[in-house]
Amino acid sequence: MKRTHHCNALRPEHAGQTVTLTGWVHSRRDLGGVLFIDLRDREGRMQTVFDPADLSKEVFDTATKLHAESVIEVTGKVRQRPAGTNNDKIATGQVEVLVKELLVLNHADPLPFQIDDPEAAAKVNEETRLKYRFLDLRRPEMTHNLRLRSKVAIATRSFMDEQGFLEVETPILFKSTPEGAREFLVPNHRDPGTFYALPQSPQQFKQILMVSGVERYYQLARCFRDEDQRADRQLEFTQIDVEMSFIDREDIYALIEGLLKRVWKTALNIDIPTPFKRVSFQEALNRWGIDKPDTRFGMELVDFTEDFRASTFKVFSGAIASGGVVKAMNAKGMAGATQGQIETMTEYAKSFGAKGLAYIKVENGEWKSPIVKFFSEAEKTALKTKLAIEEGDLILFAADQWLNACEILGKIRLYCADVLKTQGKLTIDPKQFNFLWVIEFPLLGFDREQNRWYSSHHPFTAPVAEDIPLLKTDPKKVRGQHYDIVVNGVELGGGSIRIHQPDVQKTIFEELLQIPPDETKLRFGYMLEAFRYGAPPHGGIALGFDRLCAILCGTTSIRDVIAFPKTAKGTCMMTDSPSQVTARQLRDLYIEVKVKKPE
RNA sequence: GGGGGUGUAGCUCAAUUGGUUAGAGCGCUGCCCUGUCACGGCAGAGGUUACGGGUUCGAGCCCCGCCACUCCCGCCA
Repeated sequence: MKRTHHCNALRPEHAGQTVTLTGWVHSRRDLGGVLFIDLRDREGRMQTVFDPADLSKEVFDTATKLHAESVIEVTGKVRQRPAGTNNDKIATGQVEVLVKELLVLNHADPLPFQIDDPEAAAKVNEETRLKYRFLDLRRPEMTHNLRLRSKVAIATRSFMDEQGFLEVETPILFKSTPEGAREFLVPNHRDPGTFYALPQSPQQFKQILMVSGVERYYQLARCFRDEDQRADRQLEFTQIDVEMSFIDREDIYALIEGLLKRVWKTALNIDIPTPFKRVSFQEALNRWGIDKPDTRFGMELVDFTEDFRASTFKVFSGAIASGGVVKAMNAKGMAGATQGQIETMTEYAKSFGAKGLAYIKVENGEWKSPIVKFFSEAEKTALKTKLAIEEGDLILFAADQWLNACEILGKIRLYCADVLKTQGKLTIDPKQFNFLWVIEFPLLGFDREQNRWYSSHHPFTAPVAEDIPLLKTDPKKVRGQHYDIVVNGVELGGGSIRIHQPDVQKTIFEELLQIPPDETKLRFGYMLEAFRYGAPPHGGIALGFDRLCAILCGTTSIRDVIAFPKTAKGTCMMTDSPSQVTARQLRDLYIEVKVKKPE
């Protein structure tokens, strides 16, 4: 007998119908004479009633002994609940099923943790939840996340399809390309000593697909990076990977704005305004001290370099004299910061190489600060005006090289926002989504230790056309045609227009990155080869699908939107992977393990 | 690799300055209960205080080590 309805389906109009439901025993309330069992399936909950007057003793006794999460099938008549016993908390709360038949499909042992109470279940240690993930995923909150993720994937596919994109799968067994993230290697027994690598992203394949004439490619691509993890980073993750031919940056912006508009509408029924604001890398650092700014709150950075150029306060004027800047930030309402909080902020500053953190507490009409005595009246006036200083404010300074000074205050700005949020002085609407494009990143950074340039994105990123001459004269000033999409301080994705001119690519590889030609050939030969046979101008982007889902689900950890995530150390609590393999397996792969086995 | 946090009953947590037999709620077992919905009531079982050392008359608490989980830095072209 199959079920006739899901557990969310029944309403007063079904009264009188005989129905069959299947699902899990969500909770059991045994009142001695009458017994209630809330039955739960994927869709919802339904109260069933066992009345001994209407039932055989066997059925009633069986029901009495059911544990939570046992799997049952019940058949009975739908009826309206007696007056005054409706339950507004559930959708089916006006009706109940008077059970006639009960079939126990499977008994459940007592649970390692309770899942019937959402508040209690949400507090359970993540270690336990991950070990018993199959139980954790039964919780409606987690089911919601799985369902939303599925809906977002479908919305993405239908939108991309409408826009003329082909979904193309690319290999999981790929070639090792040792730049960037550490790779997972897969031994090849057919040729001992050779290895595949799992892709960090399908970057090279998607560019080659452009050479193949696909013109518009996308994929919900699994990617693998063997790096340390974070709340928003897993060893394996999913990207919405996109590449297009015969386009410029504007086409990418428009496409992704359309996609996100669709996704937000589908998932949250929210209309997000487009186009998104665009901010240059330089402006992002200048105003928010970070290349992925959270613009949902103020406390922007202000430049005081000119005001302190001739200051008698040598910490400031000295930094400026050696080519640095002085920046300040007004942490509104933080004058009451504790010594511990000031210390935390100082530690942030020190982690960037600063000697300390200068600050002013504005309390009781006074500027309390170890440094304010060095300031001239003009300097004080400048601070007061440009920072709009008021009673209760905390002013924080950074005097350093431009990037460092910005990043110090950027870090502190986020810390202050957290503190103010905890104190209830800063509230952010959970439905507010501030999207923006960060553009005009520097194409190259300079590695002092290795004394060479490195690609700040990846080596196929095209320079801004007008900056190409600077490649040979002033590489630092070259801007890349790279863009990041940021929402609420989260880097949702990034991409670039790619280089399709062989001579520019050659300059980047050989002159700037200083990769020897033979090595270039070894690593990227197939790609450069492909580019000799008619490569269209192209570019693309990749969005972090897990992060996207996490934002939509209102969680900061992507583990909450991945069915079976790994722990921070990369283990799976449920399957206990990774694990040792047999000597035979190793022998077949021609692998010798040099680490001593435990025990 | 480094720094912070956490670890006490199946789950969530308590345990005063280092001091009696380590407690509570939920869950579990048994009994009672005919309108509950996190049902209620009574009774009971359940502990290597993550693990290994040390200090002490005495350690859940202090010290050293170690493991796991977690957050962050490094790392993530």
